Amino acid sequence: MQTLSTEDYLKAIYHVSQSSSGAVATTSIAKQIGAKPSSVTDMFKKLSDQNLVKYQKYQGVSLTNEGVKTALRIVRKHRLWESFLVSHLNFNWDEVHQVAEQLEHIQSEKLTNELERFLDYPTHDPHGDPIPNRALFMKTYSKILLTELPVNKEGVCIGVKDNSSGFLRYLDRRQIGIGTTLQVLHREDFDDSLHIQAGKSTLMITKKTAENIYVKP
Amino acid sequence: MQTLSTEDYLKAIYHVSQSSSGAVATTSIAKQIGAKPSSVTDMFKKLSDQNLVKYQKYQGVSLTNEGVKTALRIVRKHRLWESFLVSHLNFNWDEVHQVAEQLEHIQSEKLTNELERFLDYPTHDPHGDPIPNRALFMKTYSKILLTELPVNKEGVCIGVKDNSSGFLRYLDRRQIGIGTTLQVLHREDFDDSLHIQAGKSTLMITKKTAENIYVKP
DNA sequence: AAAAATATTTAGATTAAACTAAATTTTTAA
DNA sequence: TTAAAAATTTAGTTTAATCTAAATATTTTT
Repeated sequence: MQTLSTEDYLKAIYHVSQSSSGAVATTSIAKQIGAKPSSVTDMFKKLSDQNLVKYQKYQGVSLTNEGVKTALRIVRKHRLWESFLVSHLNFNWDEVHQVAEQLEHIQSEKLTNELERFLDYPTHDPHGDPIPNRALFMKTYSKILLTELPVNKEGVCIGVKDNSSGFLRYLDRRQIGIGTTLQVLHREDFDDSLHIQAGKSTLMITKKTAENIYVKP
Repeated sequence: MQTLSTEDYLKAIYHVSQSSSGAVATTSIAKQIGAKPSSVTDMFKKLSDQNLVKYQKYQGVSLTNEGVKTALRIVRKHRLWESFLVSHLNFNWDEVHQVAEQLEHIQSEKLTNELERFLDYPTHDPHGDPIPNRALFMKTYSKILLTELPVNKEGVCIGVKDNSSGFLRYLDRRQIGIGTTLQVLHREDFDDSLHIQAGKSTLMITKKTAENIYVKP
């Protein structure tokens, strides 16, 4: 049986490996988890003993098939709970993360599957991230960053890269959310800032903001 | 901040102190928690340092006001989650305990209060136990054991003393549940067994069964 | 290609929660 | 009211997850 902590590490390894190629480095997990690299090394060894990761000294880790499955089971629970909090318990999309971090560790297959049924088999969570189904399969539809959307072409916001509540609240203030229609009106060469149409209003956003918003063209 | 384990101990102390008078003995908690008495002593000291219990060597513990509050907050969460599992996630009343044991430790006041609102402020859980409200107050209406119900007087089943899934499934098979109308038709002097009317059917139950069923006359 | 910087691992210590075995206190019974 | 039994505590150990500091390996820069 897994302790909470090994689950946290597996999830972190999964997320880091999604947003970069090759093996996952000790330091990247240390940053993600908020632990010292030496603690991460210890855990890499433990996970390796359990055949959840492939580990070679000084070369980082990669998840085994079993490790991916375990990680996806946690991601599934995390995203289902986030969906529930927003759809039924009046949570805002910037408030759900911390609570879902706890709920994702609850062990009960029946609970997870019944929650999924109760929510009517959602495919995406409140941040636009796909929810693995019972077979741990998820549809990842093609998406591009707002920085890559050609000028004057319309797109729909379908997700965010940065899930921090600071960024999400900022988007709320700008009235940008999942489903908002976006269009780049002008790209400023000087500082890469963008003039955009967001729903009915026009506004200016920085490059940094734009590269944390996913759109479907 | 409390660890999971101190919460478990506080809840155990609360429950034991409800069903007996005076201080709570080390052994009774050891049995309840499934730990060795020496571990319980260690925890008693820790809880005492945090002013959650009053502890005197060899004399057991009693909860302080703060300790009672903390215990009631956990009981509140436990019973709200049990209610949710039964009312919305197709759990049977004998299946909820283990999962609620995990869910009761989730830390988020907003979650608890929103769950309560979502359930429309339930006053009792699926086993008939009262749910503390936001102010940690609960109505404990007067109830008697089925063994104390006078012969030929009608009563309604409003709870059970033994919450084990074995007993609950036994009651399911006998078609006895919360709300079932019960009436003692005959008390057998020889072995204290009871002939009862339960809803539309008559059946025989042992003394042991009867003294685990609460009724409202 | 050597030196410097960075990343990673090892060794040893710490903390919380448990344990066993032995010692002590309290309770029960003769 | 002692002796025996039961309950409780103490002392010392274990385990999992962390840490710091030192050692080692890898990568980058000159």
